[in-house]
Amino acid sequence: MIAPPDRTPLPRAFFDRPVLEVAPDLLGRVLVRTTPDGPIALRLTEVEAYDGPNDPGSHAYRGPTARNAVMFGPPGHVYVYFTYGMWHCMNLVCGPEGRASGILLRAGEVVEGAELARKRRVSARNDKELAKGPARLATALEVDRAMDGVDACASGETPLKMLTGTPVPSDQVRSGPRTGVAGEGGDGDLHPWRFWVANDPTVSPYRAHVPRRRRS
DNA sequence: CAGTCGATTCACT
DNA sequence: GTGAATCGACTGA
Repeated sequence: MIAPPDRTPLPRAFFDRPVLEVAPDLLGRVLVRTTPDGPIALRLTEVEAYDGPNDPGSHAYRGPTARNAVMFGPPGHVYVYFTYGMWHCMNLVCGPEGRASGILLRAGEVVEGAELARKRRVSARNDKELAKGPARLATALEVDRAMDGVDACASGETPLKMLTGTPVPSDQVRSGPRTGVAGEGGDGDLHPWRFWVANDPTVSPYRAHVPRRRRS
């Protein structure tokens, strides 16, 4: 008999720590997206850390802009960006405030509201693929730029909330280079920024960064 | 102000 | 395994 996931909201202090400390601790936690049609809950299985202005791979590397402003704000808020002309990806901002670090939510297991997620993820061949990949995850949860800046630690009825869930024991946590990030995985790469749950079928496959060929 | 390319996914071969 | 889709943020002139 396995204990049910803890529905207690994560306090803001959880996110007000160094991003490399928060990221592995996020695995097994539950993100609840409350839509007009009902809730969708996701157990996080794969995340990636981005450490603000000190991290060339981060959107915050070159300082604040209109797009990344939320990253420079208080921890526990959601940063959503639009990419490749058609997808959204979501992050959780980590502290301390002003550090502009964040954690990209790359994959998870839908544990509630799968029927709602399937409506958005028509091309998913099975439920393991509903949130297998950062853009798929955002699509499954109906997250777009309208959700940018939402506080995932606020009390009351909110569109996004982080719950305690069931943290993954550290011996089940794996780490490695980030996926699809320029300059990642090379010689000078010292940090394992990406964390996932060992042997979890919802974790997305690793892909090295590929510079896109110029259009003719 | 034009050029470049992205923290990706999907359809095909 | 390869290439297309698609648009807006950012860069540098």
